[in-house]
Amino acid sequence: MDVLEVLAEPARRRIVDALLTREASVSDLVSALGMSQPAISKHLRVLREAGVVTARAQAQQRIYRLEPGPFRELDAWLSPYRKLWNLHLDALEEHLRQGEEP
Amino acid sequence: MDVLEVLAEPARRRIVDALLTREASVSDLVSALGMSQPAISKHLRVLREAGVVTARAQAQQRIYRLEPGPFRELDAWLSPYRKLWNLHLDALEEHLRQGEEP
DNA sequence: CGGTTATATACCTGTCAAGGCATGTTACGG
DNA sequence: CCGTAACATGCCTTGACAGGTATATAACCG
Repeated sequence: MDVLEVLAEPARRRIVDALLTREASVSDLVSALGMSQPAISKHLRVLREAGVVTARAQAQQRIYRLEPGPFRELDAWLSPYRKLWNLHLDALEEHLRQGEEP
Repeated sequence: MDVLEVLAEPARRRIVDALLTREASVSDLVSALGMSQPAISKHLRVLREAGVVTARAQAQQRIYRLEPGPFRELDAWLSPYRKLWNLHLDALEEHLRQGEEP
């Protein structure tokens, strides 16, 4: 899953977090995150190519917004692992104690 | 969130995926993933320090098992973003109901 | 004990990506 | 047009990290 690698980067998670409440221009994010503008733009490019964000032009500004798709993908990837915290508490320990898995 | 960075690595995701169905020893994973044993051990170390897996000793073997905690964390981190695909559907619905095209 | 199996660690190397600076690009404003 | 504002891109350096080989450690077997 590519989304995981994209969101692994801390700066990118801060951007995504900032975009959660409202969409923002590049300079908004620059002043919000205290990073250089090229750095922000590069991260936005990565996020854009992964489909995490989309941009629309408004005057000379580019307004970036979150897209739900990749987060749904991540949710879907996580899905099989949810059985872990159902299984874990009661069943697994007894299961191991009886040892019935060849 | 540290878990994201740990699970961003493809080889580590393959390990985690292999451990989803059943626990496994190091050599099991070596033959399953076709990587060198030291490489597997290093990934397991990273996963262990992140709390994604735990190991128990059985003879000379170390049996590795998934732990639910980090996956719950990931699920919790993802939670605020779930509103995205609710908002998306709401906006779409209203947009369809108004049926406007400039 | 000595040898063997199973895993961990040390060390080295190549790769890749993040971040800074400088510069290109594009759309407005006068 | 020309200058400027808002972003994007190119180039460069540096640091982290993955993977391999060689070696240490630990438990088991004879």
